Amino acid sequence: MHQPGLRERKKQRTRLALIDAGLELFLAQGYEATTIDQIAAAADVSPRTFFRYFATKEDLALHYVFENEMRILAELATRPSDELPFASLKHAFRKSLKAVEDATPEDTQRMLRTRRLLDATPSLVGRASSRTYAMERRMAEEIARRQGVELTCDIRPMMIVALLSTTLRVAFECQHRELTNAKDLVAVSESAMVFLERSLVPGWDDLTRPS
Amino acid sequence: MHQPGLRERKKQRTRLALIDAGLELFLAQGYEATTIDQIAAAADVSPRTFFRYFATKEDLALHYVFENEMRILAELATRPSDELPFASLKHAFRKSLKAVEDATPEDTQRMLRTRRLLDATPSLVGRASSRTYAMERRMAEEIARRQGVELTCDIRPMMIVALLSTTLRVAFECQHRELTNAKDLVAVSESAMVFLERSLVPGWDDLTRPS
DNA sequence: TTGCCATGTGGCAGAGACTGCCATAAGTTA
DNA sequence: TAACTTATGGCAGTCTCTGCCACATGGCAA
Repeated sequence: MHQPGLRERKKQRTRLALIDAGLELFLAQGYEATTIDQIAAAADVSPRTFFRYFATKEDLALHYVFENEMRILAELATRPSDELPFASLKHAFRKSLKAVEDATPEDTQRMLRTRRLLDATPSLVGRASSRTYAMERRMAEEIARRQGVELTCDIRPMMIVALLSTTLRVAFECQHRELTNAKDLVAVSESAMVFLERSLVPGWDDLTRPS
Repeated sequence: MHQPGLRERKKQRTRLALIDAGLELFLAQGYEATTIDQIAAAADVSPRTFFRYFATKEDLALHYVFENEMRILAELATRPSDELPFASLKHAFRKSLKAVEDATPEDTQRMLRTRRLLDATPSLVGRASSRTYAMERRMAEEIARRQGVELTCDIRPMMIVALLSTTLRVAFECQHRELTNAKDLVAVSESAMVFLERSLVPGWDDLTRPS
C-alpha cells in the first residue's frame, strides 16, 4: 500500500474542514438554521464543492455514525462462522465501541459533538435510520449465510440484528448527561447490552434448531 | 357529538383525494419522481393547498403509518395499570392490527398501497422512524409512569417499547409476497411477535424487581 | 335573507437543498 | 515540459417548503 499523494491528503483535509465547520455551526445555531452556503464558506470551499464531498446535509452530520456502522459490518466478517449470531454481533459491536475509545482526541471530539447534535435534533436520529436499516440488512445477510438459512424465508436473522441494533440506538439516545469523554458513552451501551442479554433465553439465536 | 358540517366533510374529501392521488402516482412512477405539483393537480387543488394538509411529501406517504401508531398509543392508555409492560404493549399492538383488519375496503387498499410503497422505497421506512421514535418515547413515558420508575434514569421502559416496536417494523418489512389482503400482513406480524416472546425470559419486563 | 366572522383556498415571491453542465485549475505521470 | 486525469467553481435550473395577501366559501346570528 502506497502513501497517499498530495491530492488525496488535500481531499481528506477538505472533508475534515467541512465536518468541523458543519458540526460547529449546527451546535451553535441549530441544524435546520444552518445553510450549506454557511458551511462551505466556513470551510473555504464553494457550495458546489460541498456536494462533491457529501450528497446531503444529513450525510455530513451523520458521517461518524455511518463510519461506525461500516466498522461493525467489517468486524462481523472477521468472526468465526460457527459462532452463534448474537455472540458474533456482540463482539463486532464491542470492537466498534473500542474503536471509539481508541480514536484520536480530534475524532473523539467529533463523535461527542455528533452525539450532542443528535440530542439537540431528534429528527436526525430518524433520518440516520434509513442508512442504518440498510446496514442491518447486510448484517442479516451475513448471519443468514453463516447459519445456512434464507433471509427471504426466515425472519430471524433480521430480528437478531434489529434487536441488538435497536438496543444500541436506545443506549445512545438515553445519555442524559453532557458527556465529555468517550468512556461514559461506551459504559451506557455496555449496560444496555447486558440488559438485553439477561432478558433473552439462552440459545434463542440458534437458527439451526427448528423455530 | 354533533355531525361534522359541510366544511369538515369537504376537508376530509380533499385529504383522501390527496392521499389517493399521491399513493397512485408514487406507485406508478416512483416516490422521488413524483412532484407535489403532480399530486395537487391530480387531486384538483393548488400546490399551496397541498401543504395545508400535509407538511411534507413524506407526511402524505406515511399518513397511514402514523395513524396506526397513534392508535397504538391510545390503546395503551386503556390497559389496566397493574399489567406488565410487555403484555400491555402486546395487547395494544394487537388491537391496532385488528383495526387494520376491520378497516373499510378503501382504507385497506390504502394501507396495502402504503406497504407496497415502503417496499419500493426503503428510504421512506427510515424517514418514518423520526416520528416512530417520538411515539415510542411517549409509550415509554406511559410505561414508566405505571411502573413507577423515572424514564430519565432507567433505560428499561425505552428498551421494552423499542424491542416490540422494532419487531413489528421487521415483520412489516419482511413481507416478501405481494399482499392482497390485510389478514396476511397481520399473520406475519403475529409470528414475529411470537418469536420475540419465546426468546425472552419470563418476567424480564417486570421493572418492580431490581435490575 | 342579509350581513358578519371564521376559515379554507390560490397565487406569488422567495429561501434553501440539490443537480447537470461546462470551463478552469491543480495533481499526476510519461 | 506536455499530456492526461481529476478536483473545483460558477451558473442555470428544479423541487420542496414558507410567508404573505387577496379572495371565496361555510357557519351563524340578527
